Amino acid sequence: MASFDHKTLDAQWQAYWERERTFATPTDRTKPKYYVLDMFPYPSGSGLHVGHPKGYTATDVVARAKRMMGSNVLRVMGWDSFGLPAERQAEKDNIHPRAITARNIATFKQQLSRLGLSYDWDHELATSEPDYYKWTQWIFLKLFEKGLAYQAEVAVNFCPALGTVLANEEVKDGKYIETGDEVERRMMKQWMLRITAYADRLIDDLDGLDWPAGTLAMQREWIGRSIGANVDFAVAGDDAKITVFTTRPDTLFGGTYVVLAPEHALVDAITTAAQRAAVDEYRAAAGKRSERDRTAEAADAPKTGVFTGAYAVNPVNGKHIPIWIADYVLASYGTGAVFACPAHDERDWAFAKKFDLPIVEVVRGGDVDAAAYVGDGAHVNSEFLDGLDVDAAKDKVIAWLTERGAGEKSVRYRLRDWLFSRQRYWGEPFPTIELADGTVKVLPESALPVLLPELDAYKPTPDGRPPLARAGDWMQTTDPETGAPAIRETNTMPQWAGSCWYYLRFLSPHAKDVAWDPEAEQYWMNVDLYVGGSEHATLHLLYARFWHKVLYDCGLVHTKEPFARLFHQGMIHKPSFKDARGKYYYDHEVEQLAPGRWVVKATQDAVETRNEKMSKSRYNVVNPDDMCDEYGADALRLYELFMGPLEEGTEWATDGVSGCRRFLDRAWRLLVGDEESGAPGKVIDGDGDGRPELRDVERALHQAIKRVTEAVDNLRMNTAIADMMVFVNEATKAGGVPRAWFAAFVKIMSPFAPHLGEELWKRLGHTTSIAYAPWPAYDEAKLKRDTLTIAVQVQGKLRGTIEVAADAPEADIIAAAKADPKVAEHLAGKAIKREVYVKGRLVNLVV
RNA sequence: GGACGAGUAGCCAAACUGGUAAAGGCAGCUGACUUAAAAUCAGCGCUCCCUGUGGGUUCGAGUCCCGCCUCGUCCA
Repeated sequence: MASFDHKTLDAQWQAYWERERTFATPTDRTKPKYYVLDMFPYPSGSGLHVGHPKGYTATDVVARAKRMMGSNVLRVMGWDSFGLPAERQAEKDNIHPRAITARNIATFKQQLSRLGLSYDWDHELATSEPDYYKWTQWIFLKLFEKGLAYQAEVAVNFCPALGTVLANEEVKDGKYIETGDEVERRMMKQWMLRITAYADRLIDDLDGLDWPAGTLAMQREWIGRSIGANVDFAVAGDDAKITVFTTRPDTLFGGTYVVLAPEHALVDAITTAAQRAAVDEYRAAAGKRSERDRTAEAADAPKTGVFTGAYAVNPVNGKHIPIWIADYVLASYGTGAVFACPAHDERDWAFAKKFDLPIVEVVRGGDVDAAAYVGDGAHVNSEFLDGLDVDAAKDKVIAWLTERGAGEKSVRYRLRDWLFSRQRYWGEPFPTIELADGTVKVLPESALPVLLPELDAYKPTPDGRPPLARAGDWMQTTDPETGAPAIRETNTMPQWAGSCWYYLRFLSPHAKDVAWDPEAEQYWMNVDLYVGGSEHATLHLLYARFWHKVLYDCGLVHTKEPFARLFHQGMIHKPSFKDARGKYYYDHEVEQLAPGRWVVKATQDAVETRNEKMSKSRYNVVNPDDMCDEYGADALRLYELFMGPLEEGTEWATDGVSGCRRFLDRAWRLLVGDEESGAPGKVIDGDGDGRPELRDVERALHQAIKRVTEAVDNLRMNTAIADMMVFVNEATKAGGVPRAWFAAFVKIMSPFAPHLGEELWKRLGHTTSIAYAPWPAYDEAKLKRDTLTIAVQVQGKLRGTIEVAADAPEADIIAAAKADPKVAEHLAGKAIKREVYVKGRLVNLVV
């Protein structure tokens, strides 16, 4: 056969790796370690599509190459297996979520195993296993002990359709981001985690991380630290004082009015009789608008507000300025009150223009009559701040206020505490009980795990309590310390909980008495390379970092940050076909009539085509199983990485897989030849010395080794694969390939195409796996050419090229350039003003 | 509305700190082999004053700067 039989090879080598335990996690501690981690998946019911393995393949190439380079590699996979979809499915089919989850995991694992990924499956874990969630509960005890877990009656986002509470981050435009179900505000008693206590460290420790710049920025923005000051304004003719929070205390001299949130506690007390009616009317209207609507307004959106009739005293200059209420100021942010400096704040400027309030410039640099100036500049009209820039003026005015007891430095965050309860069944039960007197206490470690009870249904109770309230016997318990009757918590933890620390459990997933083995933690942490989608840029990564820091404070981990390097793989897109009613069709159900005109074959109804993220609901998925059947795992792996840069989204093209398959076939034929016709391969004995016709092959080999070696670090896999293709093309054209060169090529190819790699390695006469064969080195000298082609430009335009010896001196090259007939033509009759020579590349003659 | 990124051949893409634009793959074309086709092998670049568009800096710009258009992601 002119090509290899991928079905046999894939199965045979996968069986070999399993039998030989090739990828067992090393236990020696003598070699450098490398912990490469994929974001583990939620095992959904729809199985994998070709978008999932993109990141997994990239990390597998890194893992396999690092082993060959002499590192101990930790490479593991598991399941984020608690979650709502399984619970819903369970409700619908009346099957236990555990059974649904087990079935989904089996499908995922089966699909993944066909790709030949070098996971140590002995380290597999699932967050929904009692062995695992026992320790999730244990970490909750730590959080509680540190005062970081508390219960509070809070306004929560309640989703009636799901019967549960959602985190702020899961709600957008009043709807659950996953399903679009309506969400409403309700007061409920909930577990909260005090992530805000770690806000500063969560920002400051980002500095040392090798993460995508965009993700770092999003984390900073999410935490939203603003440094400013609280400033006290006395109310004229009253004992009351208004404390405002501002990030621009330096502009206090430009403050021309004060604005309170309509809900501010002082509004009633200070409103004058004359303004009472207008204020009351405005407050009633504001109460109906959502916080989102109130803050989302751009600077040019219409501003509303009402004067209270009262005046505040500006602490820096004693001036009396009017007090307004306006709904763009929120009671829940800062102090619910701001002072307005319209000259240097866009919202204040728009408000002042509308209500004809004075605008006083205090920072030079713009035209404050035309627009607010928010940039830096020298202060004016500001007495003791005059001449200072913004930063210096802030420091000085804060010191001045502090001295007089009129204000102090203050830091605010956008980040809120983490709402940590869900009214669901398929999640971790809280290890807490409530006693008859209402006190809540955590259970001792010896009482863990608190197992999920068996239920006959997974819906909330008819009176709206969480599903766990159906388990009456389970709920009724006793305090293990006193024997007093107690009631268990019926909320469960959110899905984020399990993924907050799985990278630690992976170190020693079978440990019985500890969450992880400290010795293993000392050796393997932190994660050297973490790869996953950018959709987790804020939530998962922020929550995991928070827990990690708490564990660090408990002395349980030795690194401040869990993930040293982070990389986001791009999404894979594919055209989808949707008719006017919004129904999707498979690509085999539609046909193209003309460019851009698609119809359903059966009905001839027009469909709209769009490149969309691959998903089962859009009917545009490609199943990796089909690719493995038709082209083999190696061709699929190669194509996943060859498509384009790893971080970019690209369009799937199954034809591209066949191109990668052709490359593998050509590599195969170099050694094996055509078994059917008996045509021999090209691999020859000897080292290639004295064969000048093989220099191109040798150079291509060293180039490929170099690029693949670099790709392991910078993850630029697509160009490395192109260079391996160049080597195979050169070798195919040449008279032969020395055996040692071909062996080196097989080594660098094997992380990408491990099944073929093992097979060719064996056929080269080796009896052990290529997985630990030493990585080949490249020789810079072998990359060089004997002669160089130099471009010759006249006035920056290409006029000819010359061939020169690689070691020719500059003067000779320039002389040769001038002598080139086409160049001479353009030089005729002109004086050369300047000669530019770029070493080894070009000559530019300026006339 | 703001921030960031991108726009290169029919398609996906490459080009190090500015230095011969288009490596590699797909599709296409020619030839060899074949009764024929597929596969394979050998070869071909359709763009051609040219990297979305208009300017600028420079001996030299896909790359740097400014404006505009389009698309994407995130934030509001």
